[in-house]
Amino acid sequence: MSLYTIAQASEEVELTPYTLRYYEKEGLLPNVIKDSAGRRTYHDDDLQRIGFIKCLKGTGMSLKQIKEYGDLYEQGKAKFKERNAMLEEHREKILQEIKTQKKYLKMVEAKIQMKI
Amino acid sequence: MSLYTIAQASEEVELTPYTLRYYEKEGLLPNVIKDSAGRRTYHDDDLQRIGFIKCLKGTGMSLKQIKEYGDLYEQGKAKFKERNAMLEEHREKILQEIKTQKKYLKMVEAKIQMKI
DNA sequence: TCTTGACTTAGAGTTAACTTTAACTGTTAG
DNA sequence: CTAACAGTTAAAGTTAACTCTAAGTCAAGA
Repeated sequence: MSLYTIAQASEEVELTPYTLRYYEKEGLLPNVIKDSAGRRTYHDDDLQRIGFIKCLKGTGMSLKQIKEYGDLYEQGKAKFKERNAMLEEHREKILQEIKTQKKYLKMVEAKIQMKI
Repeated sequence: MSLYTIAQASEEVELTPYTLRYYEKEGLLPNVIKDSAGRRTYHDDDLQRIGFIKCLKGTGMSLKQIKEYGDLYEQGKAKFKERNAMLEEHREKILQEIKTQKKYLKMVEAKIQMKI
């Protein structure tokens, strides 16, 4: 399949229809096409884009920054450098965050072992 | 040193005085002692507690849940089992989160490599 | 003594990210 | 034909976690 109603897309990407409309309103999903009755029809590339949005968001990027990234993406090759710089910076953030999580994991494990 | 004003404690734990007062109001810091002039004096064990709050919060536990944990902690040995069960469950959550972060890291790295 | 500065409180305001409501429209099954 | 249903919009409401304001207190230095 390659066309989805908002309900189907919602199921597929595990976000509510409310959230999908909200993301669109915020400019994170600029290319959602509507059918003759004005209903959104999500395509595979929309779902992929949403998947990447979830990735960025899940690693702590704000919707505002994700929009900035998406806006650069819209501008194609011209903004490739800027866009990739954002991703590389974000990559560092994720690496740092994984380190922090591991440190916190050790703290929790130590507390569990304390047995008091 | 083992006594801190709110400004010093704030510096030490990297949270604003506002946040420290807020945490206290929410019941996360039940034992903060005040001096004769009514000013908070933070002790080393307060700072340690704040450090663990930061750990739990930094790994995605809500302040509400952190308070629940703290309340069990206040009740000492009697609630040890319950308290440790919370931590073990949280430990699983952290492990899962680290996995997810690693997956997302790979996605970002793949996007960087795409060069388009 | 006066003023400065760091604290106090209760309560209001902010921000991000949804989430819901109300009123409406178009499609489909009976 | 009509009722139910799945969608639409703009705008209001919610939640968590702060963050700030206003009005006041207290101690220390000039």
